[in-house]
Amino acid sequence: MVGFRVALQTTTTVDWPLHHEHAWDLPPRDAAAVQGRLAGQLVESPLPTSIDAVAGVDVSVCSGRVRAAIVVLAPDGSRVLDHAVWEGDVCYPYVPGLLSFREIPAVIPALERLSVRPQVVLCDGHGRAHPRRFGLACHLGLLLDLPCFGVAKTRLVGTHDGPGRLRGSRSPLLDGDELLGTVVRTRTGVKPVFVSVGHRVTLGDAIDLTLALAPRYRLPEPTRLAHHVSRSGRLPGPG
DNA sequence: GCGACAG
DNA sequence: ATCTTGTCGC
Repeated sequence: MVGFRVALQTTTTVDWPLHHEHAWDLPPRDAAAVQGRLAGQLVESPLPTSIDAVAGVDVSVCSGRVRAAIVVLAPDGSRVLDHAVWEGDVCYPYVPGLLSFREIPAVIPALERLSVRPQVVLCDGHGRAHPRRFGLACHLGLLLDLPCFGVAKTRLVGTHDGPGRLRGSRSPLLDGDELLGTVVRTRTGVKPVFVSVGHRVTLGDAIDLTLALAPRYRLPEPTRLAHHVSRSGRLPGPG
């Protein structure tokens, strides 16, 4: 009887120690100052060689309510390993450049409902491709001290040429000489996505993983599924 | 003053 | 993001 219990997955939730603390209800001026201070702590390094779970994060808003969704997949995107949702009141307005202050307070409680711990997190938004080089993916990655990067659907800052029409084509996202990220075509003939580093990952690894996780759709599976869950409340498909 | 502006 | 109908193409 004991041996049977031990063989099962006994973990019901994942513990998420936060690696820094600061107020979230800050006026825009102060929030921007926090971003500028934390940006100096970001680390750019290769992804771990052993990855068995990747997570996608997304947040949707409806009638003053915010719903955060996390979907955890196998590293090749083949299987859904876990998912979680958290809903609450909207407590911060949308301000370009301050998206993390609106979304992270909802993402954290959703993450705490997971029973599988991901080694990498994909965000629906930018990382370093941000006015102060501290987008949502940077903030979440640093807070969790976990590899994290952004895959955004539209540009926030920077300039770029149009990448080739074929899937896999890419073009640098620049601010003068500074490389902010890469515009990546995940589907032939379809509008590209904007990949940028968040924390503890290299741009090359982020691009490779993005393409590996987006074999069929424009958005990588983790983010695409998280988006579906945040809007509908459940995973797509039969069931 | 005017245009831009992740989700 | 959200508000909304039909439509073109694989």
